[in-house]
Amino acid sequence: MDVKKRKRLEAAGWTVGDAAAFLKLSPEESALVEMRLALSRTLRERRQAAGLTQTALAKQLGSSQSRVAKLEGGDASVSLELLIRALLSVGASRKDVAHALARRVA
Amino acid sequence: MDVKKRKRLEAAGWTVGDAAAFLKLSPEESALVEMRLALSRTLRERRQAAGLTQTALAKQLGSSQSRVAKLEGGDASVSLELLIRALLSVGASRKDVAHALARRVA
DNA sequence: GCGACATATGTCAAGACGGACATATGTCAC
DNA sequence: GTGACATATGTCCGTCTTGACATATGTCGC
Repeated sequence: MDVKKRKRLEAAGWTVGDAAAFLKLSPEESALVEMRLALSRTLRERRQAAGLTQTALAKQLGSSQSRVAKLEGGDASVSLELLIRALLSVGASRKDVAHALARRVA
Repeated sequence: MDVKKRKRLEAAGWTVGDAAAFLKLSPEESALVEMRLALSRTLRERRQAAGLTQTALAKQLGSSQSRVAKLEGGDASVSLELLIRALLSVGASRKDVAHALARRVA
């Protein structure tokens, strides 16, 4: 978005910014949200690259299709822990997980 | 340990190897354990470098001294999630966390 | 010895997270 | 349209994680 348009919107009473700014998240909270997002995107990509359905991955993981959908969808009810387990179960190494974690998402 | 000694021990009925091998952990389980260990060590180092006591860090984190001790001690009752939150609260960035996660621990 | 402080360990009630299931939506080929 | 398949969303209930607290151990200086 260019500066001019933003100014116009702000003048009209809109707030412009990303989700973190909008929700007034602390830096730590933002980092957590970004990590979740980065991991869930990586998970979806790796799963698809492996030619697996959510159901198939769920089975490997010992979980259910619905939970995998939530993992990939960034649902608030899933922990970093499960995201990481899922990545490992699609063949990611510790290093791969680290990379995914730091991956740019904005 | 040199090979000769290992052979001797194994001949005597001992099993030689690291914790993962001993407990027969799957690669994914090992990776998780290593991540926990790597993060907890990094947490302790960063906390001490920051000149914080466990009690002080607990306060920042909104937790308790005993839980911080467990975090740093690699207690099985703590999640990766909390470990990461703790690291963020001692000033680590997303990238720092990623580094810590991949850090060698063996 | 004895306080003062930092850290470790154990327990527990309350809340968060998990798998399972039902159901909804979407997209194909036929 | 309909059947088959992949994914999304919502709820339930048992289990795991949590903060709080008590208590133990360790280490200083005095």
